[in-house]
Amino acid sequence: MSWTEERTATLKKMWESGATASQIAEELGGVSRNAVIGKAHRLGLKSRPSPVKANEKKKAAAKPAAKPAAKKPAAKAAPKPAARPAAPRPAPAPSGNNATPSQPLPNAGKNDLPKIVSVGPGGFLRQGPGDQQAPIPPAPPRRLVPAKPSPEIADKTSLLDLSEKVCRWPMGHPGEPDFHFCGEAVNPGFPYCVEHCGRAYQAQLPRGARRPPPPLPFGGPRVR
DNA sequence: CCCTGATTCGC
DNA sequence: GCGAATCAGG
Repeated sequence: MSWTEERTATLKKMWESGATASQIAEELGGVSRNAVIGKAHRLGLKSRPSPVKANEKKKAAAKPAAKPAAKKPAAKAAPKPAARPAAPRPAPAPSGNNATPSQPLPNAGKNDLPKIVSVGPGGFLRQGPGDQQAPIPPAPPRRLVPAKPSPEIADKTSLLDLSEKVCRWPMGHPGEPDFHFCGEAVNPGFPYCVEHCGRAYQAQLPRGARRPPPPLPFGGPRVR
């Protein structure tokens, strides 16, 4: 699997959105977590809340010269059976990872959470309706798009077309050739259009009068 | 153990 | 440029 414009853009978008390398790798498929991280670094984007690099001490005089290299050569003799043959079909498992629809109800109590930005199976962004990514004032009119992956979705809203102005509601399932996003004009202040806001933000009805089928994006677990 | 990202280095 | 192996912290 090679790093096409599409895949690189997806990586970039997801990485900047706070998705973990694992999630990105899973979404892209055919690449390992390491590949994603490596590529991310090569792209220049980096760091973000990294659990490891949390410590940033200034040890200018601590160990300036000590730089032992060569670490792997010996381990070749007894390699671990860690096989990562790259699954062609990631098959989004609803049980394990992937963004759980953490129903961001606008009026569901005080939302003290600093940022609710999770990435769904399609790489779409979930976020509380309140915080609409403040920055990004300069929205240069993107006349030319990097080239669509296929003519099937040429006129549909792809991951790359997502902005704060279009509805991010996923249409279809990730991985499908025609997977895309709603793309309608958003309900101002929300990540979705008016129609999909109605789907995303269900009013909490009194007990007993609940609507049984909570329509979630992707229509629930994939049946295959 | 699991997870995370960072880094190295052979390819 | 790529990514497995490895490292290192949570």
